[in-house]
Amino acid sequence: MVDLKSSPDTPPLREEDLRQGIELMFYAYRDFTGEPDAILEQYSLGRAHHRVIYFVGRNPGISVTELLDILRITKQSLSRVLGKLIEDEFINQRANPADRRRKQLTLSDKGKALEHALTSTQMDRFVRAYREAGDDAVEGFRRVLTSIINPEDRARVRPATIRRP
Amino acid sequence: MVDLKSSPDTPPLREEDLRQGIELMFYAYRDFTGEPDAILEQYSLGRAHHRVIYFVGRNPGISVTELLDILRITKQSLSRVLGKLIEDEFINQRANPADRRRKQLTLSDKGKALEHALTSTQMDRFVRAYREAGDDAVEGFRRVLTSIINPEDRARVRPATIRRP
DNA sequence: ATTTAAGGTCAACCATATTGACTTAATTAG
DNA sequence: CTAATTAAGTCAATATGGTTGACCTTAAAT
Repeated sequence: MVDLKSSPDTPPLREEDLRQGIELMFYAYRDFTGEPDAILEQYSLGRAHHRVIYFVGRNPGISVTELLDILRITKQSLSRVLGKLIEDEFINQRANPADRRRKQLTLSDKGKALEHALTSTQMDRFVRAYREAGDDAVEGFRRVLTSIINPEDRARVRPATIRRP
Repeated sequence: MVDLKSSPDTPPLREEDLRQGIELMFYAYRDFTGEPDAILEQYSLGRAHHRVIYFVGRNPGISVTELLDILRITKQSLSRVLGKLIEDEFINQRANPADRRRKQLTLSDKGKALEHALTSTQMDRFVRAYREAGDDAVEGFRRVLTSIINPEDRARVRPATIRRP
């Protein structure tokens, strides 16, 4: 259970504060994905394709298994999405020379261009938000959101530069 | 375009920082919805039902149109989800006496219990995260995430108590 | 009395996910 | 060398949650 009680000295964690967190997550995630979704529609792609394009762009040469581990979906589900991206030549695959069972996935130039178009809208949103909120707020945002992530997955998020060492 | 340049005095907004924001959103949202999803499965409900239960609980007496405006889905899509929740008696409806076309949606006791079970897991996650990150971080988290939301929707998120007046 | 608004419903469709069973090819362990 | 394991792919069936479009009823507003 959550502590809903007040106390005069320590500011309590009230239900209202916690619900605000929940609602911020809902609305922010909805708007955060809205612009990319609109772009994707023009290519007959969906949000699932965006996630694949993003993480392949972020981790060039990633294998299918590693991608599955990030996305937490089934192989069959990834297969349809990845298959279309390869067919449409957004993504290239080549065998890993060290282990030819593994396929190394990379973005083609076309894929890089789409990745940039999609990610730009989200980066622009963060640029505006970080400017509005200020540097200290950015550090707080990172700390809270990192703690929201399950501990075993926190290391997946690359640490940002310490802004004021 | 995003400013990727460095400068010696003002810490620049680097691409890496912005991508970290994007990835924090992805992983945090995924884990944030994971526990409720597991509970919902026991009731043969999905995430869509959770959203309806949450916002009806948060806004007792809300109308269908208002709910559609929050969720940004079609009436037909809401209808299936809401219909099941009414049939399973998680949600009650009664006509608004002032305008009998409008239905006022409220949670039944059963609905309140499920809402609590679902929301508790998310509130617990925020309690832990807020404790780990500290009060100042919480304020920063709120500021950044509020700025991520489209301006016209920011007022939907109830303002939290100022913690240190 | 007509128009508008809130709500509901039917049908078809699509995207994204699931489980389960099975195959192929390549590497690793015995 | 053989057997087991791993990476990847495939086929099939199913579920969820979304979409568009057409149409209807009831109640309120003009």
